Amino acid sequence: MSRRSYVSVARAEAATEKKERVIQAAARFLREAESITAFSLDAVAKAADVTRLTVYNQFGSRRGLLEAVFDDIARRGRLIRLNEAMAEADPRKGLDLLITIFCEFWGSDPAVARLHDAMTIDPEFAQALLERNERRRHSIDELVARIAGEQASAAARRDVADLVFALTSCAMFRMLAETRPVAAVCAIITDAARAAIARIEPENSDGLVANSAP
Amino acid sequence: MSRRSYVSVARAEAATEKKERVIQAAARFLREAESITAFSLDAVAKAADVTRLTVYNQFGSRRGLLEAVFDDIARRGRLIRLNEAMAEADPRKGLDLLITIFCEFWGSDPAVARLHDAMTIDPEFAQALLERNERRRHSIDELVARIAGEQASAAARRDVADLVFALTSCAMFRMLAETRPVAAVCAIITDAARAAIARIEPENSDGLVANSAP
DNA sequence: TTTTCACTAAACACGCTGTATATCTAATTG
DNA sequence: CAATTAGATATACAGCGTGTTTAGTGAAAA
Repeated sequence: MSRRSYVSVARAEAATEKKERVIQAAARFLREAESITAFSLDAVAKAADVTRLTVYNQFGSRRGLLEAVFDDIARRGRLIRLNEAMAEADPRKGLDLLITIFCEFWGSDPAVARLHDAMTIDPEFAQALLERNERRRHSIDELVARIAGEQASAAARRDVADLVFALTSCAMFRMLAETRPVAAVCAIITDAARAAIARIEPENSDGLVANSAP
Repeated sequence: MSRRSYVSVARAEAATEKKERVIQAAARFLREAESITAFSLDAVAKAADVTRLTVYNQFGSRRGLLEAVFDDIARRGRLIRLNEAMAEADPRKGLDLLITIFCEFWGSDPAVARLHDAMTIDPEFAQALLERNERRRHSIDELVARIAGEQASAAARRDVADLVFALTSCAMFRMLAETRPVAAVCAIITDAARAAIARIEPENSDGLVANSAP
């Protein structure tokens, strides 16, 4: 009841060290597991030489741990370069760079794919990852807006932005990356995205690319 | 031990009728569930007014039931039109039709999305669905081969075929279908696929679409 | 010396899959 | 008609997972 103040440096450091150990163990587990089902807190805790309850104390839940792992991977994923892409004078070059950045990110750690899988079994975790994709979403919207000519309708711009968003998604990357290196996937997606934006560019608005209307 | 012969028509009919009822209940459940996690044999059995054990007797396992549901949806999905698409004299028109067919199929039943989700938690079920996608794979390969000009390298053809395969996937459809009707999704994917195959068409092989090389 | 924090240990409730055993029922067969 | 049979049922169990509770431990900080 006396609530004496207590600020421990040593214990806090030990705690964050242990927390980091759990995150790394979880990432390793995700990398090696063939299915997200195999990812259990019991196994992770054992691998990190920690009690399962400690994981709960540190991360709150299974979802909390997964989010922490994703954020850890994202931190190393050189996503900061997005600023570079947005600062590019030519928005076409900016889009090219954005595509490269995300291809390299999706391919940077096999655990990313498993985390992506976790979205399908946990709606709240899916929401969390969706929010972390908002920056990609906005960046693409902005680049498309900067590229688009006057004649391009709002609907056309939205269609192009959505297509580019889908092309630069983790799901798309995984489908193409099964049989080829990251650079090759990046080239394919870049070509597809360029073809898409060609339709709303001011220069060649007159059907350089075939229109779907019969 | 006497093994007297016993061929019951009425009982067999009642069994298949019950089996159908279970499949429909499972499909309804998948449609309404917000996550594949909510799909439990217990709930399905209860909804179908059947014991959980009956489900096991009929389908062997959870996976077996899911496969049965998918096959049931596929049967109604007018995928037979694929023959029509492949019989088309102009392979470009064939590809357009293929895209339409699959867009309509992916959009035909919300349960399809949930079944797609089930792939991520059950590797063996994923394998089963992958095999069911082989026909799409081969059809696209053939159409691309028929469209491709002499000058197109094998690698370029493979890249285009893989891209079209990814564009016509369930995952791609779902990403684009969140905010627009099926027909609009179909138009976007058709445009993207046309732009992709333009690169290997015999007529305009000289960079009508920008190349990714700097 | 006492308080405080992070961690541990051991259990619990709950839900899921998959399997085993015994029983019931109604159609079929001799 | 009476024995047989396939299918369904009722009930229980083992195993594994999440998430919570309760009590206890060890060491840094006050």
